[in-house]
Order: sequence, then C-alpha cells, then structure tokens
Amino acid sequence: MTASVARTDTSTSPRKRAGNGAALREDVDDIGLDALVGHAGYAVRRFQLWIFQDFIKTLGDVDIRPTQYSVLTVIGANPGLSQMAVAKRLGIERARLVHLLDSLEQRRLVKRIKSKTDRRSHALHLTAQGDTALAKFKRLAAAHERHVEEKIGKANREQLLQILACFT
Amino acid sequence: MTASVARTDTSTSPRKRAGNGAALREDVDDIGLDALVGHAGYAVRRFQLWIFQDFIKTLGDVDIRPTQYSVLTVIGANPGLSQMAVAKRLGIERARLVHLLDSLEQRRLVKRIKSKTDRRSHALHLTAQGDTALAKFKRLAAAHERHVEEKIGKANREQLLQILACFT
DNA sequence: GGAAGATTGTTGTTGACGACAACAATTGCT
DNA sequence: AGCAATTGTTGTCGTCAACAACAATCTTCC
Repeated sequence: MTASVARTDTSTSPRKRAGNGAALREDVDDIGLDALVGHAGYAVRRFQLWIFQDFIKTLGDVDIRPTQYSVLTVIGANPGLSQMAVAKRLGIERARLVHLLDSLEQRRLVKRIKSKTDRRSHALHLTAQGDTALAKFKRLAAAHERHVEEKIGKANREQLLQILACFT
Repeated sequence: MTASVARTDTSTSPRKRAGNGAALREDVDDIGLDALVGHAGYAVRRFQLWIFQDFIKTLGDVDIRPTQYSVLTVIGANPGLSQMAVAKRLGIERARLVHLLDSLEQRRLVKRIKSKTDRRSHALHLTAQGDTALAKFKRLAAAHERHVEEKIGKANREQLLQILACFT
C-alpha cells in the first residue's frame, strides 16, 4: 500500500492543446515506451535526474552539489584519509577529486595536510568551519531525503536502499 | 531469497597490502559512509554508473549507448513523432536531441521527414536498416537486463521497476 | 486579416562528470 | 642500489544537462 504512484506530474500540463499540426494524436505521455519500460537503467536514469535536481535545489542556498556532499561526509566521518582512499571509497577518480578538493579547500571547508608517514599523500581534514557547515548540509540533505520519501513513499524508499545496498 | 548481494567486487582486490604508510588502518571498505548510507541518491548514482557501464559494454559491438537506444526504441514504437515529442517523452533536451539524431541519421538508422502539416517540425522514422538494427539492439539490451538480474536478483529488479515506474 | 505571442528545430556556451594518459615525487620490494 | 608500484597532479577527450539566443513557422486574439 502507500507508495502513492503519483502520475508523472511534469510540472506544467494545463490540459493538452486544441489543434496541433504535427503532434496529431501523440499528446505526450500517450507515447509508448515499448521495450524501455522493462529496462531498469532507464527508470534509474530518470530517477537519478529527478533526485539530483531536488538535491541541488534543496542545497541551493549553500551551493553544495551531491558529489561535494559525499566527499565532505566521508572526510568528516574519517579524518586523515588520503585522497586515494576517498576516491576509491566513493568511486570517484582521483584526478577528479583533485578539482573537487581544490574547490572545497578554497571555500575553507577542507584542508590538505602533508602526511608525515607518506610524503606523497595528503591527510584530509575538515576545518572547524567545514565541520559546522557539514552539520548544516546534513540537515538540508535530510530535508531532501524527505522529498524523496514523499515522492516514492516511505516503504518504497527503504526497499530501494536495501536493494541497492550492494553498490554503496 | 536469491538476490545474491555479491559484495562490491571492484575488480582487482588481491587482499590488502602489508604495511602502508598513509592508509594506516583505513583499508578501503573499512571506511564509514556515515550519513551517505541513508541517501537514496548516493545508492542510485553508484547503481546507475554500474548499469550504464554494463549497457555500454554489452552493446559495445554495435556501438549504441543508452540514450541512443531509448531514442531508437521510442521512434520505432511511435513512427512520425516530432523531435519535441520525443524529447519531452524521454526527458531529453531538444537541443541535445538534435545531435543525437544527427548521429543516428548519419548511420542511416533514422530519417527526418519534413512534416506537411507543420512545416517547423520533422516526422521521425526508422529506416529499414534502422528497423532491423533495432531488433538486434533489443536482443543485446535484453542480455544486459539479465546482467542486472544476476547482480541484484530477479525479484529485486522487478520491485525496483515497480517503485520507479512513476518516473518513466 | 494582421499583429503579438508561442512553438520547433537549431546553434552555441557553460559546467559537472567519467575515462584515460602522462608525469614527478615518493615509497616498497628485492 | 635498482626497479616496480603508488600518490597527487595536470591535461585531454567525450558525454551529458542546463541555458540562452535565433529564424522559421504556427496560434491566437483583436
């Protein structure tokens, strides 16, 4: 039960349009997806699009994107990690992580500290400012997560997390 | 039951490393994700990455990517659609669809036919070659879908499709 | 019937992102 | 000491979403 199902609901849809030349009978969401309906990848792509847009909007005031949030969270929970360790854990390329950390370091949320035990690597830490900021980000992210719950239903969200747990 | 769960299995992992300078006790997948574990977006991102890579690999011989496949499928099932209709139905921007169709048209899989009823728009059709090609793509895509089933389990895949049906 | 507004396809730009390849500095192994 | 591997970094390439602008065309409304 619950789950809501909620129709597609693509914002503006003030009831069709009278006579359209080209569209003829094809009135959007009257168009069949054929084989696409059985593909998990398609559904996941649409879902990810929706969920990222909501995340970006919800955390818009603090200007934090999903990837940045994941980096901050992991560093916050595991201070002193190397860039390589963070990259491997999150499935980010270490080349990409360089730019992400550059940005976060400029914003004084993260600092790279030269490791004493391995002079190649950096130990990553949140700044004091980064620590309090992350707390705020987490509250906003929790609000975003509630949006997801409202969209697909509480039980469905939890099942989703369980099904996909092997990818985290 | 079933479901397999299957560990993360990120290719090469030949059992830790003896003494590592920087990593210390953090031996990958010993690193906590903290708040991230409760976020559907993170799980979905990782899953989508996996699923797209498998799709691209499985359809590698025919050089068809997920978005191209979705466009071909919709056109095949609804001949004569306008670019706008396809874009709206698939959640693609019409600007992006232009390049996608340019590519598919060069490969003689799709043709744009000037609409008589609306001289602004194009009626999209598969070529004969595109029609037989799509049939092959669908067989390969079905193989990809079986990979998904093996990864997350048959029942889980179906539940996933049901949960995310409101986004398709 | 004609002006004003909306729609369609197109081009171009921007930025996030994943995948690769190369490199210097450093470390580990033998 | 020497050679292979690792770490951070830089750079390039291609995909993709989000915008903005534009010409051609259609709709609508007066």
